[in-house]
Amino acid sequence: MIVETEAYGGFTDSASHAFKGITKRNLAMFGQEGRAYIYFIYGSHHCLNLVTKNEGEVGAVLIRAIEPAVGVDIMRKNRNVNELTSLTNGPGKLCDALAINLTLDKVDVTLPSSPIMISSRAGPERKVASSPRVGITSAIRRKWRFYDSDSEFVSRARLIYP
DNA sequence: CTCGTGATTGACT
DNA sequence: GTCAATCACGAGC
Repeated sequence: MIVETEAYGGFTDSASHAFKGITKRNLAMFGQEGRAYIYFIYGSHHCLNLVTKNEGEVGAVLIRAIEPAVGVDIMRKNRNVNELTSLTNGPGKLCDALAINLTLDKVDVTLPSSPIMISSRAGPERKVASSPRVGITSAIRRKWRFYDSDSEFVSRARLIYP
């Protein structure tokens, strides 16, 4: 279950990978909505985004943390970590746990036949808090990080308010 | 618990 | 050459 996300825009969002235009790496962001945008960062980590805009508009949502539900044993093996609350509480961690890499860039996440599928989920209402996005140096006034404030599975990234 | 630092690759100046 | 939408680990409190 997704418990933490960040929104990224296009040419008007200086923190977005799309801000400076199309490159081979960020091409998926300019493509079809409902696809994955996966990138490799800091020499050793992958991050998963969902493309959310179409037809001239550009936008994506970074998946920053999930709550493990099924396949916990596999995720523990992939991460070599036992502690449940630190298994998927970060964008790089969850990609490692779910074995997500660049070969899955641009896959359709709306199809059951896809290697990645994301769907809505029945359940109680959640409290959603917002804050500045993590790890960026511009557009820090925008509070475009959204997370379940009651979840134990959100990332523990340090946040600096102006 | 918080803080500082090294790892490691690809995209861009 | 610089830097990045990060993580693990160790020191110190």
